[in-house]
Amino acid sequence: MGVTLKDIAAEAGVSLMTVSNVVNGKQARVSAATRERIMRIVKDRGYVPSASARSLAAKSSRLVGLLVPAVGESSLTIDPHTVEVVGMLERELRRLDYHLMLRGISRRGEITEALRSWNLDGAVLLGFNDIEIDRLDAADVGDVAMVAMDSYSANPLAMEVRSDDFGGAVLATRHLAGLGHRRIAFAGPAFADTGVVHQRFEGYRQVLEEHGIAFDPALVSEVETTHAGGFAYGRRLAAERPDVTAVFTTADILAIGLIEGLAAAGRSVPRDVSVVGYDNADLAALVTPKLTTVAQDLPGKAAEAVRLMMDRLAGGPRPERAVSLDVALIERGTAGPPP
Amino acid sequence: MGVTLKDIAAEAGVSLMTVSNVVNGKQARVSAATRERIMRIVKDRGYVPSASARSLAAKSSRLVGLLVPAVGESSLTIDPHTVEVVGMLERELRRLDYHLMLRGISRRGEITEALRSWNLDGAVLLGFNDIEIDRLDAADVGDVAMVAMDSYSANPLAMEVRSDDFGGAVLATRHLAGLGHRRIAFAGPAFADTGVVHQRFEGYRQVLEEHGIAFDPALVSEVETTHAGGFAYGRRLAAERPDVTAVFTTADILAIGLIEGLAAAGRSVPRDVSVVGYDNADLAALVTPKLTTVAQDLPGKAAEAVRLMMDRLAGGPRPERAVSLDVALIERGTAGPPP
DNA sequence: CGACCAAGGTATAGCGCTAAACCTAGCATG
DNA sequence: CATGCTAGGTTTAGCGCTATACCTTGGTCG
Repeated sequence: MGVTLKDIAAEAGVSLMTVSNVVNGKQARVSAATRERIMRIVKDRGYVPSASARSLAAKSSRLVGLLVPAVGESSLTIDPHTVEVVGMLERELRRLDYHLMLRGISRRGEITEALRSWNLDGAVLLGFNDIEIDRLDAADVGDVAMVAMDSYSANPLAMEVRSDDFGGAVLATRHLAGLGHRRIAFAGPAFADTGVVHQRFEGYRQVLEEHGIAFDPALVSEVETTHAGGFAYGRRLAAERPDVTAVFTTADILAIGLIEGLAAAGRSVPRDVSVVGYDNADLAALVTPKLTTVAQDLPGKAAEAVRLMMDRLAGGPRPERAVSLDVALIERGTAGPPP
Repeated sequence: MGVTLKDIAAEAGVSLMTVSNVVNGKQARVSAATRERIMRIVKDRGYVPSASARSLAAKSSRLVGLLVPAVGESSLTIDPHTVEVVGMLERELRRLDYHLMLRGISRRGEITEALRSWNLDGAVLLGFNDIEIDRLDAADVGDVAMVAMDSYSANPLAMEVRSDDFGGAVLATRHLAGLGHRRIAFAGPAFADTGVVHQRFEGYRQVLEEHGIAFDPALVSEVETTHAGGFAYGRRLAAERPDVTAVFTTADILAIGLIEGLAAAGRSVPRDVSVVGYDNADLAALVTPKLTTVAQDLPGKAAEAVRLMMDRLAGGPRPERAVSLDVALIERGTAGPPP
């Protein structure tokens, strides 16, 4: 097959270990002259170390898993705005000479399988709900450095990187309240298992309180995070609660559906109803009117995930268990004063 | 670390090879009773084979690389509608017990490095231009099964999976011509290196000829595939060529920018100008008016890529070198009769 | 001047697995 | 009865690398 350490060693007239030391930059043991000579040959022959052999012989595989839920036989649930995170993760890791293995998880147990099979040094969990993170146990995880994105678990086995969801909701709701709205609805997916939504809800609630607005449970709706879900909700809202003048939603796509649903029922955004989305997805700036929304620091998220992981792998003092990144309100065209 | 074949062998009182044969389902060599017994122990102890050891000992790594250009130090260039392909690829491969390694490529040479380092069985090249595929040489590729997506190279070292770009352009342009348009513009990125755009251009040109419309080079514009690119182009078009009543573009995002650019110049779509996009991106159905566009069979693309790769890995007769999938015109609201 | 030590290596023993060759009993066959 | 064959294993020899212990040579020091 390819060129091996042995080949290089033979050509250089040194032992295999000397070549290994040079290739791995262990300066101490080799004279500068020998090092130069070996490096020459390495370049000339196009030597590429075998990662499997390394992984087998050393403790470390320099491999990080990107684990994503894959429901049943269906596809990976990477939502579009997550792609950016994936790209950033790959870049950061490659810079540090780590590699990324993309793996869909469809059964409990597959996580362990993935970790052990490839002897992963670390893993990033993307899109799992809190319960799944809670359930991770030491036998599954071993000493793999795990980072869960956007979870709110207390499981010490996984570190966590997320945006300040509470703060984002506060920003959004305060913006609406500040514009003079009093009847502000909240729309998002079921939040039994997802701390993200729960946090946003709490942020929403706190701002109501702050502004002396009575919390009305009827204004909180469980809506699927899809265009259709938002659309149906919009029609329903227009019909049942014409008094509502603003809605804070947990996703842009939902917000866009909502706006169309409202329009279908003859209510215009932002004239009759104000809407704030979440995520600042690409399409938020492309719809008409442009969506006011909460933006997360996606590159920051990826960078923090990698930092936490590397800190843990470095074996020094344990890094923070959880990091929360700031968010920002992007004011565009869907939130205005109440009619 | 984990449980190894040796541990299982000791516990079952058989040789390590017997366990290996059972685990790998080589029926012939083991009695049913022994097999059952070993399987029990394997389950009980939670044995997971070490992929690195396998990869080292066997020829095959059961690993497929997903290679994506990463310009300079910046992020991966996975465009949003490609994500679906990635997800599908992962699913198909996992079903066949292969795994996906995500790798950004920023320098020539990194491809070889990736292939050799992880001893990849196959690789999918996503987003490289034709020239880069052309340049692949036997020393780089070895006998890795390579599939390039959306390229038009003649390099026998890579198989190719793409949509019928020529046919898609024919569909789109014929639709516009059929509605009665005679001054139809073409807008897309530079196509010196990208067969995809070139094919679409040829399809466009053929339909003009078909309909006896003289080809006017001034109606072909090189426009960047971004919202801003489309917007600028829209303004320019409205100002310079008010006679143009229809535009075929090579990307939805470009089309959306274009529509807004036209609007900014006081020209309305589809009343004054008809626009057809390409890709049927998610946002195509979310903008107002909804975009008429050409849809590709994304799941099909992933499935074909995997099929070609597996056929080649199976070592039987060489599979086709290139596969072209059908596309469909999605008629929505941006193409109508000329004013 | 013998003990000690650092610099610059080498030799050995695996990591966990597979491919391939080899063994052995038990039976059928000519 | 020698021969062959099959089922059901076992043994051996690595794959390419790293960790670790070891060796040698020439100085340094009390």
